[in-house]
Amino acid sequence: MTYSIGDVAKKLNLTVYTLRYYDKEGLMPFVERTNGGKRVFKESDVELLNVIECLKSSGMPIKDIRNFIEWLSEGDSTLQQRYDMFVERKSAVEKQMEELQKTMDLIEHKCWYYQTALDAGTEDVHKSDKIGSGVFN
Amino acid sequence: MTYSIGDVAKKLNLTVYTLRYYDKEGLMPFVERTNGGKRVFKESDVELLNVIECLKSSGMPIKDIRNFIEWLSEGDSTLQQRYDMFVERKSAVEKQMEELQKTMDLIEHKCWYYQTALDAGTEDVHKSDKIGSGVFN
DNA sequence: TTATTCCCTAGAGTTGACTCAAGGTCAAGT
DNA sequence: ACTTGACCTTGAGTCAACTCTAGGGAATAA
Repeated sequence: MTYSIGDVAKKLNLTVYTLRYYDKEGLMPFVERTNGGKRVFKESDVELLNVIECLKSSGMPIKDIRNFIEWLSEGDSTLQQRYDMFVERKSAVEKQMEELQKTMDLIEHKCWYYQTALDAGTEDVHKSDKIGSGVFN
Repeated sequence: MTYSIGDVAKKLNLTVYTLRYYDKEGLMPFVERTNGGKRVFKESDVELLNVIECLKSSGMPIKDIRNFIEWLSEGDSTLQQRYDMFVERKSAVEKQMEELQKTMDLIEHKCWYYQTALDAGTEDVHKSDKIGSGVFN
């Protein structure tokens, strides 16, 4: 089973523009073409695009993702680099998770803050907090 | 206690350029000035900048953050909007957490994949996986 | 056979969020 | 007095990651 660029765009929720851009940036050296020059995506190409999306979500810029793609072409001699890269990505994502949890903590506090203000009809119910410990702001 | 723009930049790990940019974009209407025109940040300004950073981390664009800042100036009449905004942010962050967990799952799988490949000295140990269920790829 | 709907390339334009350069003010130290 | 360093404004520049336009090709449905 193969896919057109439009099929893949739908599957991965990207635009065809984005996919062509990725190709231009060297992220899709394994995608073959028809006689007429149309891209033909194999299952393995879609899987690799999934990994690319994963690396992007981990905060990796496209330039760095291209290095990884190049390592793939170089075979077993780059196994160590690729391993190291994923280990490094893992700790980057762990850090992001911590940050996101802090963000969540503050947002949940604000939900409570505005819920109680709405109940009271005015934000003034929190006025005294500003003199207090600061914990409840 | 008050702070100069440089103090605040250090405190929040931003550049003074960024802070001036935020000001230009309308995120800092409450910051006062000296006779000479220098910005003077109060504790409450720093706290608001913390909330701004939190909203940014939640994926909110600066334009939308400005709306929130405007609501602050409008007092109790915008309590509902502000509450709704934080509730919406909360679900946005929940979604991000889920996405990040999926990213982590794939990255951890890749760590395992490359660890075993390194142990074997070749990626070929995973060759059969491609014919299998796909679970171990 | 003609219209529609994909697909293609090269290259220009857009967006968001900074980031900096130029030219100037002001207060503190020497 | 003068130099240093931190501050100011306006406006231009940068960067990543798209996003689109123009101009064209091929296949397929009416």
